Parts: sequence; C-alpha cells; structure tokens
Amino acid sequence: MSYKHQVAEKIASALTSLGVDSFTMENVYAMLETPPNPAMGDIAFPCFQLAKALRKAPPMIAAELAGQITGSPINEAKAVGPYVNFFLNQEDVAVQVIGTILAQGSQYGDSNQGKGRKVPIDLSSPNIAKPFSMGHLRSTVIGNAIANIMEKQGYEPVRINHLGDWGTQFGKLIVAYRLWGDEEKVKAEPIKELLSLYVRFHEKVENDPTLEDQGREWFKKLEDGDAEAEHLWTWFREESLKEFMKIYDLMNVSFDSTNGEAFYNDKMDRIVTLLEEKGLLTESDGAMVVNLDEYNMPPCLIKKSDGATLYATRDLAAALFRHESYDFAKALYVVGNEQRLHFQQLYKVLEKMGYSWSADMHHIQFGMMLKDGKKMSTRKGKVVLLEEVFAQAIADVQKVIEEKNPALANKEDVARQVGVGAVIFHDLKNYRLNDINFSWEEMLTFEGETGPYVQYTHARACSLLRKGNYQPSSTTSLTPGSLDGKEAWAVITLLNGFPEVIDRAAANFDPSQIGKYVIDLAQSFNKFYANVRILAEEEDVKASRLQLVAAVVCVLKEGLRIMGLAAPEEM
RNA sequence: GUCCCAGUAGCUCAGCAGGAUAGAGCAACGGCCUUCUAAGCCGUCGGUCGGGAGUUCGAAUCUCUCCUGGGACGCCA
Repeated sequence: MSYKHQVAEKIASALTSLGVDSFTMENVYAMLETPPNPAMGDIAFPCFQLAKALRKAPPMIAAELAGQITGSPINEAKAVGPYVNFFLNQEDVAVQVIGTILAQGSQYGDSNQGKGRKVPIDLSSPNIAKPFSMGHLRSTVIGNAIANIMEKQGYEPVRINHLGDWGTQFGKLIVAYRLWGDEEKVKAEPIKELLSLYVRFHEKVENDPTLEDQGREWFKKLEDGDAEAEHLWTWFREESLKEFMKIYDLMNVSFDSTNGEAFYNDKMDRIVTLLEEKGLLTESDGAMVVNLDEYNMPPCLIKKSDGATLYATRDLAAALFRHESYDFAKALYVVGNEQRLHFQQLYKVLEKMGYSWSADMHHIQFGMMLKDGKKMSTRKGKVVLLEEVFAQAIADVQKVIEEKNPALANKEDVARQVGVGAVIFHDLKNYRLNDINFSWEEMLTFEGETGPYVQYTHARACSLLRKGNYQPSSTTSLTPGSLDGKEAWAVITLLNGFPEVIDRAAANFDPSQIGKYVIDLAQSFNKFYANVRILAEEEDVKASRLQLVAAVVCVLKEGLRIMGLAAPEEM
C-alpha cells in the first residue's frame, strides 16, 4: 500500500468516527490533491463535499479532521481554510518508495489487470509498393507503445502488421507497370520506382479516365487468380517488405503476425455468406451493402458492382479471424482518425451479425501528419520518407556527439538510439489525436522536452552510479537527513506516481502520458543533480543518494522502453 | 448540408472524473562548467484559457449557443 493510500485510509476512518460512513478509502483517495505550493503541505484533502452530510462549513470540518489524524507517515495535519493539508514524514516515504523500486526493478508499475488475456493490436500496416512515409510512423510507434503498456498491465499483446497488400490500388499499379514499367529499374530501386509509377498513373488519369476502369479490371483479375497479376503482386510485395524490414529493425519493432489484407482473400466468401444468411445484405446501385440507416450511418459496402471486395469486407473477415484465433479481451486498431466512420460501420455490422464482442474492439485514432498545414499525398509524390528522417536524425546526433563527447565508445549505436529516439519521442509526446505539422527543426531538436533530453538525463544518472561504484542491495536503508530538501522530495513523489501513470496510459490507450511523465521525472532529477552533491559526500550519505539515483535510472529506463526508446548508459 | 475533432503565452503543447496564485518546452534577454556529462541548471519577459450564456460554494475543465480551423460522409484504403 502506497503512502497516499495510508493517508486516505486514515482520513476515511476519521470520517467514520465523525459519523460519515459514505466515504470509503478509495473514495477519499480519489479526492486527494496536491497543494499548489509544496510549503503548504504534501497532500491536501478538500472538505467541500462533506458540508452537506455534516451540515457544517468546510473550514470547520477541516479543523475537526485535522485534529483527529495522526501517525506514520503523517507528521502533521493542518487545516487551511476548507482543506486539510498533510505534511509527511519524508524519510519514511523515501524508504518505502525507493525500496519498492529497487526491489521490483523493471517490474515496478506492473499489474495483473489483464490476466494474460490476449489483445490483438492492428498497427503500422503500411501499403505495399508505397514508401514508408512519416505518416506511417504514427501507427507504428503509437501501436508499439500501447502494446508495451498493455503488456505491463498483464495483457498479452499480439502485434499485427495488417499490411495494405490488397485492393484496387494494386490493379492501378499493375496497369502502370504494364504501360511504363521497366523490370531493371524496379529491381534496382523498388519502392522509388513503384512510387513513381503510381504517381504517373494518377497524373495520366486526369486526361484518361478509362485508366481507372483498367485498374479496377486488373484488381478483379488479381482476386480471380490471374497468373500475370499474381506474379506481379508477389514480386511487388516481396520487394516492399524488404524495405520495410530495414525501418522496423532501426526502430526495434517486431510483429507477431504480418497477415495483411491479402491473407483474408479466401476468407471473404464466408463473410458474404454469413451476411446473406442473416438477411443483412441488400443490393444498392448494383453493389452489395449492409444498410445502417437505423444508426444514422451510410451503408457499409461489402461488394462492388463488379463483384470485387472492399476494405470493409476484408476487415470483417479479419475481425472474425482474430476473434476466433485469440479469444481477445480487447482488439485494438491503431488507425488514423479519418477512418472513424469505417470502424463505426464495422462495429455496427458485427453487432447486427450478433457478435456482442464487437464492443471490445477499439479504434485507437490519431491525428494526421501534415506538411505545411496540409495532408501529405502519396499520389502527388509529396511525402517525406521515414528512412530519410531517420538518416538525418542519426547524422545530426553524430555531429552532436563529435562536439560534446568525441571519446564515446560506441558512437554509431548511440547515434542510432538517440536519433531514432528523438523521432519516436517527438511523435509520442503529445496526445495522439492532435495533428502533427511536420517540421525538420522541431523533430531534430535535442534540447528541452525531447527524447534525447530524457536519454541524456538517464546517461548522466548512470554515470553517477558507475563513478560512485553503486552496488545493488537487497535492502534499502537511507541515512537520516541524506535525502532532505525539496529536490529529492520532488523526485521521490514522482517516482511514486509511476504505476498510476501506467494505469492512466492503459485506460486511455495514451502513450503521451508516459512521455510527459518521463519528462517530468527527468526535469526533477536534473534539478536534484544540479543542486545536490552526491559523489563527494561521506560514504553513508553518498550511498543513500545513489539509491535514489538508481531508482531514477530504473524508472526512466522502463518509461523509455515502453515508448520504444533505448536508454544508452553513456552519450 | 449532416456528423466528429480541435481552439490555453509569439510558436509547440500540458492541465479538462470542477477545487486554493493557469504550467512546461521553444524563441528573446541575462546568469552558472576547480560538484558528479552545459544534450544541463537558474532567472527575466510573456495569458480577457476563441466569444457569449448557463449549472454551483467554485468553471480552462460540465451544458447550450455562436465564431474559426481540420477531418469524414458508396463502389479508394
């Protein structure tokens, strides 16, 4: 039980003795606040809500309560207007918090809420034959971080890269390749060449709308097993995958499944049959649809008038497959917010089919990656390639290393970890629904609220442990007075809050909670570092402070790991 | 037109199961390396929380309305 829970319990029992029994310890815990100024106390309990039950003014209640609450970890309870402010025995709390972290290590903050239940997460999912652009970064890093968060909550995440390897776009690409393609060129630079074919196709379509029809025809051929179409498709897919793997290796992201849309090609007849059996399929303008008027939504398209399938058809097949394969606790789709309607339709169709588990599916939406305030368009070739962004980031970090720490041992590894970390952190630090306006300058900043800042803080802390010859111990004992002062106390209270941050991040599928936390912790540690001497102190004081440093290292590293960043020990 | 999301410091954003004086980072300016990595720390400057109304002891936070920006709305994914 954390010290805050101990305080809440004492308040709850004091309330009971005053004749109020409607507040449980958990209720009280939720009401606890932090005073605006540390000089006012460590924890505050507002008494407004008690005014009705006790028929007294809040300040009177606060005064009464303050007189009744004593005992560890509380040093003093003081009524300030309508609040009871508690001053804690900071040494008791420090031992508790640091002891817990050093004992649990990377498991600090774990919980068993998920009980080993599976959570398939649809993430990354780039389109074959298109470059891996900045836009695809978001789904990858957000999904990966959420998978880590769920894992920390005791779930078993299943990372699924639902590759965009099926659809009319492949028909278009095949048409373009047959018209203008060159085998040698594609072999030399697959993604670049395929993209330029795709761009060219969309330029030509302006003057020759029949190209669109040809594209649709070729996709239909692909679905029907045409040999030439299949050969080209397989080739394009393999070349693309090779390119994507480079990026994933760089990011240290891996998948449990790379079943893309094509995987469901032979599983869609079943969906159509099921929909027919349940009487949900109706014909509309030659296409087959599920009507969703009752939900005030446009109909969900299942089959085009030429009989070819659509995005929704494949997602329905995928949903059924995932439910049958994983018996999931939740199923997550980390997909941009512009697809909101699609997922709402998907859930409603599943609901109409009688699958109550559709309620466990969540569309984890995120905002768009914009360039100059506008959407990046693959068709117009206006994309920023992720590969280039990483390359630039790593090069910039290398420059900084040469300037600040040229003697560093494994420069290449560190440059990669920090460069990639800067890009990932920049994406994750703000709430995922916010749009991001792409800016080289902002992305490649290594100062302030950035990934490198946190990594740097971690590295400095590691350096202290090294130089102080810190040895882990099974017990935590702190020398009285060694961790006095507001700097240490700020670090300790933040360290204590880590498990709650994980809970909040998991409940909201929100990696930015971890990002903000890790920044806060790094900032407060840097203040401690700047104001409190560690290595030059007497042995017992040094030992105590190093234990705090070790706890910070542990939590920073774990926070970074969850976000998908490495934590180099020197940089 | 309908439905979603957003509007907080010059810029990028926190805060939004209502609570005591609205916070960071960047930018600008000024300090701090004979204490441990200056990718750091400290200070100064900077706000009618888009406008208006309502709910209540109390609203950046909840409700309504208006304004502005973005997105989605059948044979793309």
